[in-house]
Amino acid sequence: MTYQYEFPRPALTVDCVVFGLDDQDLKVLLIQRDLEPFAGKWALPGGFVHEEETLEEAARRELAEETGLTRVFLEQLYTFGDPGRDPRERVVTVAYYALVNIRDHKVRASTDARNAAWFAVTDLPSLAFDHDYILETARQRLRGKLSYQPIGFELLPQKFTLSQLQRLYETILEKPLDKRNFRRKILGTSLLHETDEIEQDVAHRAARLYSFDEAKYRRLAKQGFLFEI
Amino acid sequence: MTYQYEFPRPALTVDCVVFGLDDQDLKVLLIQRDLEPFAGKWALPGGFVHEEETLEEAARRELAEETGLTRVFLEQLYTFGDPGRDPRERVVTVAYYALVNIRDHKVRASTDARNAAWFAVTDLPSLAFDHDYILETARQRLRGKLSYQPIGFELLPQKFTLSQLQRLYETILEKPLDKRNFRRKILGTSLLHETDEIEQDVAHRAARLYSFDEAKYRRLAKQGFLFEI
DNA sequence: TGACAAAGTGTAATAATGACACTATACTTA
DNA sequence: TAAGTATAGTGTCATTATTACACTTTGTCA
Repeated sequence: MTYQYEFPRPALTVDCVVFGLDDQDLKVLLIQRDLEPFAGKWALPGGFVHEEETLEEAARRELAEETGLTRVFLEQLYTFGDPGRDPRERVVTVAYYALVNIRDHKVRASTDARNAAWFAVTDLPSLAFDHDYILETARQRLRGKLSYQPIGFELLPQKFTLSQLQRLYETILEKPLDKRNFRRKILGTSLLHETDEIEQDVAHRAARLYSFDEAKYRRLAKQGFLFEI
Repeated sequence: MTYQYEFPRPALTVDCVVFGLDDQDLKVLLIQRDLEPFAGKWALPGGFVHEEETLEEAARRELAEETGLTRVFLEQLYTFGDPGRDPRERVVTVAYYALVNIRDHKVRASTDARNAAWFAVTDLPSLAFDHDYILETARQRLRGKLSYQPIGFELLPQKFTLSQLQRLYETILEKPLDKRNFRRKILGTSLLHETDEIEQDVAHRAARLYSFDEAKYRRLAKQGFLFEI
């Protein structure tokens, strides 16, 4: 069976830039292509949009199929559609970016037997299609967004230390921050809840653990407040 | 001749939210549909993406064809693709928003004989498809963007008074601003060039005209500075 | 028990913001 | 031609936010 149209139609795909954080680096999840074009090259997870799903549903489905990730923070990034970005035919892709906590979200060997692996954003292979460009766009968006919306928490475990949070900001913004000023600012938002737990198994004084008060954030966000670091 | 594909493909369109400013209001340019569905209803200008053009080129072409506008500030907004947003079949649309100066850019009667008209955003008719929602998304983006990027100048004539600029900010941000604080802030960016001209034909003291120093803005933007009102 | 590694804490100088009201200028009209 | 009117243009002070900066505390490990 085939589908016929009066005018040519570009194919429509979604691609996901999945950011994760380990102790050192901001990382991105890539999959290795097994088919031409670009067979063997690393690429963003993604695929065709099905007939009866929203664009976001398509992104979540592809992410689950190719990497096993579910229930992640996901937001539309930008739509890339230059003719020629795919050598076979015209393909327009709606790119999303996702933030996940690497520890909680184990990436399983992909269902369709493709390799999936985390790469530090500072040490990326060259990617298939225009995925380098999409990835760079996502990094910029993340940097911009982090400065005025508390999205970074998605990258950390549910309970985290202030030092971890500061490292996250420093990693994404690519600049060092003053410890005391950072703490004053971030605690000043009163979006953090101080738990009565401390870090375990560290070879030095253990830090207090905090959690992000998402309910409070949503309440404040509704009233149109501004968060800024 | 028809085009055949193995899987169904959504149609791909672009739509433009064109903002303009007159003395009183923020306005949006709409066109009246002459075909079903929604014949007679007002809608955003837009149309199908052709085979050999980029998405932005498609948006500019449609804008020119339907409204006569060319050389406007144009930026991608968001991609809307829920199944069912078009009652006929699946249509995914990449929305753009444009900023134009109403006086300089005369909207001509559209080539395909459809009505085109400016509507105050505070007094809009109900629109075809999900265009109300797209328009609301564009308003939010404009509000957000205006606060930290000097895009407002696109809406004014090349030379303008500080009061006009302040009215623009007040209109878009939907809140009054203090005259002296506004002037201090905006002049403090040193992105305005004080011309040696003044307003003409006003029934009161004439204000000095300023122009936006775009070259300087681009220089600063490259160095990653932040503009904020 | 001493060395270590990171946690945790305060202050003072400077800069940015917000609130606030009058004078100057140019045209209009009586 | 003087009074009226409509908008332009201007400065200060109190408050708040930001920046720069260094030592003590706590727990682990050798």
